[in-house]
Amino acid sequence: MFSKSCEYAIKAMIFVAQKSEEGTRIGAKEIANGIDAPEHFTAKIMQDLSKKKLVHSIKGPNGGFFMDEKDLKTSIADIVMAIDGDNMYMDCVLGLKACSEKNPCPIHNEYKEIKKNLIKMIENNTIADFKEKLDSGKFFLKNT
Amino acid sequence: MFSKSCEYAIKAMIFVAQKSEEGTRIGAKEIANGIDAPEHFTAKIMQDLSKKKLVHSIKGPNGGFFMDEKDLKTSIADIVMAIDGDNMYMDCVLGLKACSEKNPCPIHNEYKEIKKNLIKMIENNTIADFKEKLDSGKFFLKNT
DNA sequence: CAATAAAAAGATAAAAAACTCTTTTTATTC
DNA sequence: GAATAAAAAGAGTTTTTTATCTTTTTATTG
Repeated sequence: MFSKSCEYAIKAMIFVAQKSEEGTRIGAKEIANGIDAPEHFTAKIMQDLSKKKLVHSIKGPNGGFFMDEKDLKTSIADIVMAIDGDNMYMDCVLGLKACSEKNPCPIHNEYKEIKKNLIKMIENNTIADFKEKLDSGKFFLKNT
Repeated sequence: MFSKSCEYAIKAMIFVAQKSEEGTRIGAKEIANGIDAPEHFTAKIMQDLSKKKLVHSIKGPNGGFFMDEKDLKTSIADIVMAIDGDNMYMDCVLGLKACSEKNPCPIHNEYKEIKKNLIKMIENNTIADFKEKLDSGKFFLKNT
């Protein structure tokens, strides 16, 4: 559904949210380990998220990534838009650019409702929601 | 959602179904044009679908691809399985191999129902269904 | 049976996505 | 203010996906 970069981005955001309590900063390496993603690749993605203001960062010793209250309100949709763009909103099952209500592909009507729900899913879930879930210990960001 | 190959495969199957009436065979080139896909790439995909018995083919002059009654009962799921494998069934939004009811990722529960509907969508729609739709003139396989 | 038209097979190329490595900049701390 | 630790930036590599080109096989038809 999403690119690997986007999957990592979502997981990284959740991980940072979970770990960043009062003034703590988390390094790219630690994030990569925490979400089972390649280190340097994760660093790149964090750079991106930081440039796009979805997460805060500070350089130098004791630096790293962290979130403020506002960052916690980021929705999955915000992250997806930042990394993968608006594919999810444009998407036609058969890849037709022009697919629409007026010009539907054969599966358009069957997909319509599902797509609505997918969009609802990414728009209505925030990093804060997921942080809570993880804290409960019943959800996971890694295999095993 | 699906790979380009798979999108082309679905469109090609629908196109062949629509064009193949009593004994007519459709060439790879004609298919490619009919669905707006690269010619040689389409040919490759048709080979694949043919090897996997989702469509019939005959070589030589007047040869080409065609479908019998049984082929028309092929579901989108059959095509997706043949080209992209079981990704759709295994898929976790965050890409976790181990994601499951017992070991859910934070978005597992929100995605569960949607995934069910996606699977229903590909399993319950057959080539024959789409052929009819196209015949009605209200649905399209190409942009414009 | 020769010419031909089509799929099948094989090999190669181009583009995109995923991933890695190196250097630079910035802030901290001793 | 030198040493250091971290992100930022830049450049490069590998793998996968998408696409193209060439040759071979098979069937048809004159």
